[in-house]
Amino acid sequence: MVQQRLLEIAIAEFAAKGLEGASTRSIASAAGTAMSSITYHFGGKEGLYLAAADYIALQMGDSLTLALGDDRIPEGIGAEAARGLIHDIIGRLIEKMTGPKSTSYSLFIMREQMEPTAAFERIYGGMMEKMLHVLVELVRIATGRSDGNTAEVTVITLIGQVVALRGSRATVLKLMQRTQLDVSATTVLAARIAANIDAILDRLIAERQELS
Amino acid sequence: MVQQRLLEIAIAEFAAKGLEGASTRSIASAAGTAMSSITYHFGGKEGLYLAAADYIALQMGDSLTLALGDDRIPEGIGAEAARGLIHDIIGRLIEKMTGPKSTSYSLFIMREQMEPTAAFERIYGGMMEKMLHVLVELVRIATGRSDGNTAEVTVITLIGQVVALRGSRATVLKLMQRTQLDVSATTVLAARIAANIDAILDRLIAERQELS
DNA sequence: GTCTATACTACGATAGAC
DNA sequence: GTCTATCGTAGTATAGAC
Repeated sequence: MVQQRLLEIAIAEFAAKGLEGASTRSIASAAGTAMSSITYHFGGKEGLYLAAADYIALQMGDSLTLALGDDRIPEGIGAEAARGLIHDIIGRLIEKMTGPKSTSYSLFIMREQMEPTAAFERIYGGMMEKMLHVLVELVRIATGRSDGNTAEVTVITLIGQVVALRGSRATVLKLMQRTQLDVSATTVLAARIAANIDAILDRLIAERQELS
Repeated sequence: MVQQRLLEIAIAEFAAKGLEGASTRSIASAAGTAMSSITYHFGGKEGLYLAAADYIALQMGDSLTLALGDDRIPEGIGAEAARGLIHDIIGRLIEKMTGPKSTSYSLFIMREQMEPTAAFERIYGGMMEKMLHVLVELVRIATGRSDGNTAEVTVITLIGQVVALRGSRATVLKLMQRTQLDVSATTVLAARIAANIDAILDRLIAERQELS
């Protein structure tokens, strides 16, 4: 399938060099076809970029929502169970962000985060939105905090720790004195983040009890 | 000063569109000069990019190391004082990352983090390295943890929360239901991050006592 | 030092052959 | 459907006028 090949190579190119930096010619040549194929199949560079975003949303969404089985939070779930689900989802996110397979996906999304285009809405609406709101609700259940936007802010700091693994990759490697994030390094980081999550949630609960 | 004007406009352009996306013609024209001035003063686009990196390292370094007065950690500092310094430095980092003035600087650095070029070494060596190692040492002092690379990993998760404010800006805005990060939103986020820092450091201390 | 003019390359889009 | 050929545009670099 030419379209499939074009899409996958395009994602890698867009992730590495950005929309402007990537060239349709080199993408097409890497896919073993002519540049005009992109025009034919996707309508042009812009269309290819948007199709890449949809493809990413699909791939990432599939594996992330697996944590819930369904996309819905189980009825009447307890604080402990909610905390467990938070760990599940964040754990999967870490795998996604550090896994070699989805390097391009993560970079593509990070670029869109920094300078959102129409592609961001597709990725956000297709996948992130669900995951984030599930996390917010789980934090509410796990901590009993519904004041202001405490839960939202907490989720931001939780995923921030994960996103940094990719977004500040160069600094992470320097600090860990590695040239790449191998399994052992990832394990250590994941364990620390998990411990941080518990520490943060516990603190939120303690704050709540002080408030009342 | 033509060079100064060129540099500042170049940083904004590079930050917004990346190295490939920015154009020397538009940078020069925005600076009210001819494109060949860039060749004359900086040797070309690449040289301008590296000069921009040096400029950023200088500007950011100046204000960040202010937290310490000197670049050195005071002799015989206690755990509580170390924790206070951690809060100081992270607080300044938040100001830097969210402040409107340094938007371009942050974006420029984030791009280099994702896809490091020669410019990254200049920024990292000139400013970040010192700050990060100071933070690692402060975490060691504040928690009494010198096992493995616990301190390094912790610092990664701490700054990750801050970096996300810029690196995942689009998602942060969606979750906070804002169109921009105003002072009130930043205040809430900064307070949460500060609380998280205490929670994480306390957890590290508790773990240490379990270990012994 | 700064600008104009020009050379050269690479890009994306498109038309047309097959 | 896929490729070749070509067009117009925009990029960087460079030489030379002032």
